[in-house]
This record gives sequence, C-alpha cells and structure tokens, in this order.
Amino acid sequence: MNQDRQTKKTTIYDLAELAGTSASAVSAVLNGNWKKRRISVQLADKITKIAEEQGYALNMQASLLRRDRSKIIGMIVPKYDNRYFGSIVETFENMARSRGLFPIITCTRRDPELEVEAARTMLSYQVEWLISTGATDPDRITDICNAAGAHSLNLDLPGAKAVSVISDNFGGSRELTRRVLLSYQRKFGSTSPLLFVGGRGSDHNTLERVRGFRAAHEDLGIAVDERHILACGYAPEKAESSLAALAASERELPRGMFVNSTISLEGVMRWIKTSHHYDNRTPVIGCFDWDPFAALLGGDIEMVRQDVQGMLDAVFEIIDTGSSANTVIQIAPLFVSA
Amino acid sequence: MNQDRQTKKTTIYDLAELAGTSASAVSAVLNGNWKKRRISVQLADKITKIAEEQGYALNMQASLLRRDRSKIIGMIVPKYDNRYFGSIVETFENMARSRGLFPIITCTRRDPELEVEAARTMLSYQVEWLISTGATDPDRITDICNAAGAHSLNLDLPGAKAVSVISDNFGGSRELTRRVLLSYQRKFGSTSPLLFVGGRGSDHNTLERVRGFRAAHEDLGIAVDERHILACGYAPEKAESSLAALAASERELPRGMFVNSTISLEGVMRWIKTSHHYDNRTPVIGCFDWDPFAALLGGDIEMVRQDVQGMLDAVFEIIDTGSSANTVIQIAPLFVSA
DNA sequence: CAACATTGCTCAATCGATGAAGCAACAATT
DNA sequence: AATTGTTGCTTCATCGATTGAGCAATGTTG
Repeated sequence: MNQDRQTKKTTIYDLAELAGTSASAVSAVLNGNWKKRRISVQLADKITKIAEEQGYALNMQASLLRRDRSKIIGMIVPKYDNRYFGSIVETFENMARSRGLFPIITCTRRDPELEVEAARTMLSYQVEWLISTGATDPDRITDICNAAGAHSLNLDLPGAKAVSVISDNFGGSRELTRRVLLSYQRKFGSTSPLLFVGGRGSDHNTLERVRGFRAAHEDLGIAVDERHILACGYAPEKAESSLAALAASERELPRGMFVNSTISLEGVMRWIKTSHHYDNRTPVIGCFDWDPFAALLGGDIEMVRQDVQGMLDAVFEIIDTGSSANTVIQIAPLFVSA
Repeated sequence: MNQDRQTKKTTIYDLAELAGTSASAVSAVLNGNWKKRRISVQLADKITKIAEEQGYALNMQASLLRRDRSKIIGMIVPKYDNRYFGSIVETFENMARSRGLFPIITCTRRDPELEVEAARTMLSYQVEWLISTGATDPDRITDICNAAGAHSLNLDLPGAKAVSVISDNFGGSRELTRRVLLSYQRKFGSTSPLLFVGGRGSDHNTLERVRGFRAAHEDLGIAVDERHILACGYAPEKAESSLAALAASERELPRGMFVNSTISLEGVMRWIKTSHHYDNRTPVIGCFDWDPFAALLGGDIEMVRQDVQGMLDAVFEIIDTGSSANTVIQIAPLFVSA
C-alpha cells in the first residue's frame, strides 16, 4: 500500500512515533496482551490501524530473543521422493501448526554429515524439539540436541538415546511375507521361498523386516535361501543392478519377492520390465511401503502402508506431554486392500 | 558431554568468562572474522576449544537481529505428494544451502488463506526472498512481501506482480498432445480428438495446456470436442468422478487422453481399472508431469517431465543477480522416453 | 629516545520486542 | 481532606551477538 521501496522495515518504534505513544504500548497491543497491560481500547484500535496501514510485520528474531520459548520445531528427513516421507512431512507440518508451533524441515539425503550440520543449524534457530526421521546416526543428533538443551525424538528409524516412534517392522514384514507366500501358493500351486530386495543391511528397519521375512517363512515351513536376501541399499539403481547380478548367476529367479520400499520397488519394476526375465510369468510381490501408482501396476503387488498418522499422533503425544521416557514405540502398519 | 541437564543455554558471555576474555573476542573468533579483528591464534584456539567442550551453539535469533541480512529464503508449496513438487523442494533446498542460505519451506495445500498466513509468518522470520510455488493468489503474496521489504518470485504458476518462472505449458502441451494423437493413429489406425482431464479451469497452467491441446488438434486438422475438456480440479477423486459422470452420459469415451498432472492421473488410472470401461482396449494417454511408477504402468502412457533443475536454475539466477524485471520466464519441459 | 605503527585486546552501543516496575491523573472511600 | 484504588500509560533493563571506537602494551624507525 505504501513504502513500496523498502527503505527500512517498520518497527514498533516507528509505529509508536506515528501513534504518538510508546513502543511498549505498541508491543502490548500487537502481541495481544494489551488487556492485561491496561491499554485503552481507543489506543489499541489506533495502533492496530496504523500497523496495518504500514504493513507492519513482527520481527520474530527480536521477539524470540526476548521470549523464553521459541515454539520452533525441526524435522530432518532423508528424501522427499516418495509418498511415505512426503506424507510424514505434510502431516507433521499440519499437526505442528495446529499446535501453534512453527515447523522447519530439512532434507538430508541420508548423508550423516548433512544430518549433523542440519541439526546444528536448527539448534541455532532455537528449535525446542528436533525430530530425526530415518536418520543414519540418530544418537549423534540426540547428543548434539542434549548439549544444546533441546529435546529430540527419532522417527522411522530408532535410536538408543531418545524416544523412537517406528513402524512395527517385524510384525508388518511377517504378515506381508505371509500374504505373499500364500498368494504365491494360490497362483503357482506350490510353495517357494521369496527373494528379499532393498534396504540397508545395517539399518534397524531392514534387519527387523528380514527377521519378519524369515519368521513368516518358518511359520509356513519354508526354508529361506540366504543368497536371496539382497539388502543392497534403497536406491532404485541398486535394486536394479542387484537383481541383474543375481539373474546373471542363477538360471531363474524366484517368482515371489519382498521389496523393502517403494524406492527399491521402482528399480525392481524397471528391471522386470527391461530384463524380460519374467515375461509372461509375472511374479507376486510384496512391498513394504505404499504408492498409489504402484498399486495400479497390476500383477500381484501387495503393499503395507506405514501408519503415518498413527506415528505422528505418537510423536505429538510425546511432545505435548513432554514425556521423555527413552523407549521405542512401535506402530502397526496398515494393509491396504489391493 | 557436559551439562546434560539443560540449565540455560551457553552464550558467548559464558564462554568469555571461562576463557577469561571478553564476549567480543569470543564472538569474533566463533564467527570467523577474528583475523580482521586481530585476535591472536592462541586465544582463538583456546576459545574454539572451550566452545566445543561446552557444546556451544550460536543463537541465530540474536545474531540475525544484529546483522543486516538474514540469509533466510522461504518457499511455499501446495503439496508434497508428487514427484514434481518433491523434486522442486529438494532441489531448492540443495541450491539454497550451497549458496549459504537457509531454506524454510511450508506446504499450504492450495489454500489461499494458508498461503497468506504462511507468507506472513515467513516474513516475520525475516526471509529475504519468498518463492510462491503453485500459489492460488501469487499477487497477494507479492503485495505482502513488498510491504515488508522482501523480494518475491513465482514458480510454477505465474503472477502479474513479480518475476515468474514456469514451464512452457503451451509448447509442452502442444507437443504432448501431438505425440498422443500420433500414437492414437498408429495404434488404432484412425484419428480422433482426445479427452482432457484434470486441472483448474481458472489457473494459468491449465488454460495454457488447454490452448496447446487445441493447437495440436488444429495442427493435425482434428476438431476438439468441447464436452471432453474436463478441468475438474487436480485431486484424484475429482478426475475419477468426472470420468464416471462423463461415461454415464456417453456410450463410449475417447480412447486417447491428455491428463493434466500425475495427481489427476492417479484418479484416471484408478477409474480405468475399476470401471472396466476400457477393458481390453486400453487408451493412449499423455500426462503433463512425470512419475516413475506411472512410467511403468504399461499401456501407452507418454509423460512430459517439467524441467525442475532448469526452473530452479532460473530462480536462483534471479536471486543471485537480484534482478527484478517483472517477466515470465518459460522453461521447456522434457520428454522422457517411455 | 621521541614519534609513530602495530598488535591484541576490551567497552559500549546497537538490533527490535518484551514486560516488570513505576508514575501521573483521576475516582472512590473513609 | 486524606487515603487508597484504578486506569492508562511510559521508562528502562533485558535477551545474545555484533562491531566501531578506543586503549594499553609492545615493536619499529629516524
């Protein structure tokens, strides 16, 4: 409306001068506790009006410096390229905002150094809480948070030094594997061990899912083939080349698979399509994670959907109550009807 | 390491006392310009060591309050649930960080009120730039930014009051439509106008894509059927019910479509699968946006991939040079080989 | 050895918002 | 009339980091 050329930003002192009053009164009016501070309605209205005319915007830096709580809450997340993390981020933002918190999120690309750097930066911004999602070294981040007097919490992947909210990977994997094994039996009339593809052999989730994978095989009395557990990383290319390598050394690959994320599934499907290994004999697939298009791929793809809302409910319950018990909370994933 | 109970956060004054020096020296050492301020190497080392021991973290609020530039750069984005926006956000973060800027991003769910609120909040945090991605009312945000002395820029959807970086929607759409029309001809041996599904009839991108759609039909001498332009919104459900409604009123739908985003494509594919309208006669489809799984869906889906890197290169070129010409920069989208 | 330069620091004001304490003006009570 | 209470503000210190100005202690030069 006015001051189109940004001379300097308008401060409460400018407004005070325009209103013929003190900065203190302006501050009280604009941050809403002017009743407590016995400012008259007339003055309050006048100040509000002038503030609007001037396009005044609070300087949060100054405000936060003075206040005790920042109400900033940070989250680090590995990637934005799949529905699971996208949904986590979106839900997190909404829930944070509805609590009057200001969420800041940063993507650290599964890079330990970036994670630490991002954590430090967020602490500089006085985050009250830092949620480490799928962090490669969550305990290191917890240490840094503790040193800086901030709370921390692990999501998706657990840590030993802070509360962790994760999926029930073992249970989910066992059930998913069971379903795929049964589906295999229905489709091919026989039983056979599945191929496990994707994930990092070093991360908790993958280990638990492999454990569930084994348990389901055992439940049905099927022996797992150890050479068929390919924890080759999450990236599509890794899954793709890993399958290619296996196919090169074996005549025929199993016609049932457990794929450890939609990211890996991307590579798996690409390989299936380009290699023609399975032409006319599409395998049954179970995927630990959900994607709407993958659901439409046809064939027999069963997906587990991690309960993002449930996980974040747990996260915010901890934040709301400030409880700091150092436990692992497991949330059962959901089985989406094909 | 120490102070596990967060008493108060360590400040430069605490460090100064521990080091037997002044806060001023501590500040100079920690922010790196101690050479200019002629602090001895010994003192610098001592302070650095003590700061590390104490797990000191700069209070950015205090620092920013004093400095002239915040180096904070904000972005608002409609959703995180597709690869296009996910990629925009990730690329934006990386490019911002590599320039020493601190990116803050917020998702506004295509809600005009949320957009404005988010913009105001970001301005409070002293963002130097605010990138409105796919905003429903970009000019309103530009006004707010101007009033607060911040720069603004539109991405994906253009505005009239600030530089806009968008895809070449007309050109991309025309080429995509042309390809689908030719593919239709190859597959079915005849020509026929396509169905246009998805997007908002009120947004610039959709209008331009419809224009390209018409142009391509005209190029090949095919008449567009006006009842077959369904700008029903982006949501999958909208596309789905829109198709269902059309199918209810017409015996047979066109066997070629232009789908205006992967989000809409999700609904289209679901409808195709559940309605059995096209069973055994899969249509040829062109989608304005890319998704890795959609690419694997089989059938004849051609996708245009918006050139996210190219768009953000343009965005940061503007930011880096500080140029403020009020123009629309169009970036040609990429055609991904099926 | 006086004059001046350099080194290595400290002091104090400042950024903008906040809120405890205080103060003038008037009203109500005894 | 004197005391107390209330209203409606202002003053000022403060949050933590930054930085121009300044100052003592050395080093250098003619």
